[in-house]
Amino acid sequence: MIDIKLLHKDFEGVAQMLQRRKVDPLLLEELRSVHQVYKRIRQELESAQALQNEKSKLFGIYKHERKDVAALKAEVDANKIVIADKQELCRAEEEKLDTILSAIPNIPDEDVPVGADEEENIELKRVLEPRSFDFTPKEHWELAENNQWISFEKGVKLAKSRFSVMQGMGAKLERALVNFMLDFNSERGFAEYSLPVITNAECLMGTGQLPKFKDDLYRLESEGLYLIPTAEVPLTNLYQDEIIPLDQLPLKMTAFTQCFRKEAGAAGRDTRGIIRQHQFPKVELVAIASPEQSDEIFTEMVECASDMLEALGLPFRQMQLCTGDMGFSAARTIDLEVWLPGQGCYREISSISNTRDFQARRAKIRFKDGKKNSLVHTLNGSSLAVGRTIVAIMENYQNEDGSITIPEILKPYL
RNA sequence: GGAUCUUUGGCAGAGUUGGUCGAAUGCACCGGUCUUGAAAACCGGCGAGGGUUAUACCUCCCAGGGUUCGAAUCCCUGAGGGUCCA
Repeated sequence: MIDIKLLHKDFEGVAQMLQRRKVDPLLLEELRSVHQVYKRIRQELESAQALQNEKSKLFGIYKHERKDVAALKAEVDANKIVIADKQELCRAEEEKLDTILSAIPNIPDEDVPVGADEEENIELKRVLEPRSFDFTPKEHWELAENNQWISFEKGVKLAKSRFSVMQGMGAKLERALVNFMLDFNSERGFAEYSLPVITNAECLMGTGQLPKFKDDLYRLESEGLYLIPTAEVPLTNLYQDEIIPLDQLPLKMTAFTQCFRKEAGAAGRDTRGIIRQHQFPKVELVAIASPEQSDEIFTEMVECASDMLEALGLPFRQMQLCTGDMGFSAARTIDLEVWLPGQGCYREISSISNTRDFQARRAKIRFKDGKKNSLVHTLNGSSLAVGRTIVAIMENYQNEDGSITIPEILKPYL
């Protein structure tokens, strides 16, 4: 949620920055006027309430003095109706406000490149030279079937398309990777958690998945709860509605969870293999930081995920996302794209974002700095999607006979 | 699943014959005096959100509804926790 006070203070500036994200200035204009109406009605409501409080106190006094209260009661009864009216109006305006506010994405950082889509992302650097093959490298689904690491049919049999079953060495590799990643992150000061993969609507509101992206979420109808699309949701919401002493910041956390997405907008894309699944394992990084710390922590998180790829010997590049490709809550995002020789291209394997105070405002995560409370900055990043890491290992470590070499660094985990 | 009790500020814990209670007290915390420094002692401050230049003022005592001129206090529903019975 953006800062509505900032909108009043610097309308042109906010409108200009949000236009980079294709937010119609007319919507902001509407937001501003709805908020003004809301404030006006609320003031009227509050003065009616003040009157009511004042008169009600008189009752006690009158009674004590055995005075007649009939006139007072009539007055107060009339005012009661006014209050109820204003309250109704107020609620309606508030609802309008909320609807608009929850549709507006975060303001991008000043230096985020302006662009329409992923074509305009900027490559920051490449790490590790892709290996050259003296045979035609295969794609991961072919390797997966040859080695019987993954069964796509069994996944469909158990659930439906975009589900798969890891088996044998594939299953072991997945387990090894999870342990490797969690250890790696722990060593860098990220505290490990094991979390519910089902959360309530408040959590999803807090991190910005609801209400705008409800179509991509699995909902448990009978309970009114949701399967998480990423561990960012429960990790960030651990501190929902809390005030954290400044000396406890930054909070650095990591967790492994399964993630669940309907992939509503992705019909027909990546239908083969395990690049895009409805359920997928992921190790996540989340940090809660003061505004002063947040840039430094962001860099730390990018490095953490990058170094992990390097440790696994997987060539990758860092991409600074342009305004058109960033997620709803992000102010800045760097994606890590791993080289897939089978596909002959770089594919996203990690995405690290600083949401600044955008999530913190909704989730009410604050820190105490001396006397006053301020909003924290929240950051999140995949410390690699596990499934895609397996894909990358398969394709980069494949041999001519179709077998796959296990990266040295994972051997202790197998 | 049934019965019963319970849910208050960072924590502990008063307040439940409805009125001046956003809320005693203790601890924790912050500032000060004292001290070479620290501890102890003493003095002062100390819930959150909105609003205001700042006050005033409004809202919040698990959540949502209701009774009442007026509710932390009474009633209903739901959620969490405890105990007992199945």
